[in-house]
Amino acid sequence: MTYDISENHKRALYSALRKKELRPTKQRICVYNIIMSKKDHPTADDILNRVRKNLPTISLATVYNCLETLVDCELVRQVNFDRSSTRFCPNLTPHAHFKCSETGNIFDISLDEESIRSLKAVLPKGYKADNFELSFAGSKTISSN
Amino acid sequence: MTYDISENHKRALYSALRKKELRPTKQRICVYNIIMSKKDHPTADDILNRVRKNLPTISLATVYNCLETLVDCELVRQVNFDRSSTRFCPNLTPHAHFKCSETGNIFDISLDEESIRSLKAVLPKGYKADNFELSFAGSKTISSN
DNA sequence: ATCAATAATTAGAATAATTCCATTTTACTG
DNA sequence: CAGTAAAATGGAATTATTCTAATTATTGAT
Repeated sequence: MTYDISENHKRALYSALRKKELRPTKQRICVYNIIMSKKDHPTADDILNRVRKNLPTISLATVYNCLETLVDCELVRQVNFDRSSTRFCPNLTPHAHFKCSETGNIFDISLDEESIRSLKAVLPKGYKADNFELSFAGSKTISSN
Repeated sequence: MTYDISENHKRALYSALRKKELRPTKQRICVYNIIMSKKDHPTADDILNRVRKNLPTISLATVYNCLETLVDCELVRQVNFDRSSTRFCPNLTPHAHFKCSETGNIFDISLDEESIRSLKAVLPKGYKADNFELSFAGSKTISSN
């Protein structure tokens, strides 16, 4: 059973854009594909460099524009660590992040239903959260990934 | 039973500075007092404005320097929301933050031992966290504080 | 108290990430 | 394929923060 995973991505992209009456330009398609094709946490600048392999003349402003669009469409997520440059994340499932202080690498930490429930349970009555961010910093003893 | 809370702060400041062989300058003392005297989450610029009531000639660079020192000494904490300017927090107990999308106000959410334990439990084997940040964004229906 | 040594403050320049702006190019509709 | 609205582009502008070099303050020893 082999299927083209990027066909699914393409469908998701087109339908999300159509919903907001936005156009599937080659820049948006390319930025989206680049993010989906590697499960890491690139900055806008990383993305610019990767995208330029296919679209050598794309500008940084356009990369920022595309990223904003993709985030608005909930096709990719934004991650911020302190005030270092924003990173973008293809993982749409609820998860936390772990930043290794030694290498700077960022890892996704998956969260099960139970964890998410206990997370949201810390909010007192009267607080309605639309979203949350949980991030850890520290060192990783086992180096996988 | 009345006591001078700022006497305690002063002691904490002096002893923390001495531990690192740093000098208790009037700028550091003033920045620290300003942060401790109001339980909110000011930016460096907010702090500059407040401190200038007492030290009219203090510079923004000095405010940044003082804040860095205070954070290093673990006398105040830094909070970041997305990429807006860093905020500083007098609350040293482990807690989460909630940002109201409507007003921009930031609220401390206290965490009991049990919550902290379940938070740290999301980390798989091999991850050692030195610290974590948990923040929520949403709306606050009951307006206290 | 005075002095030297060292640390801290200062103003302004420099930097980094991101956004804005005015113009050109592209995509959709008829 | 022509007209219109949206998007891309390059460069300037902005924001938060850090750096730099010169001045000033604090400390410890006389």
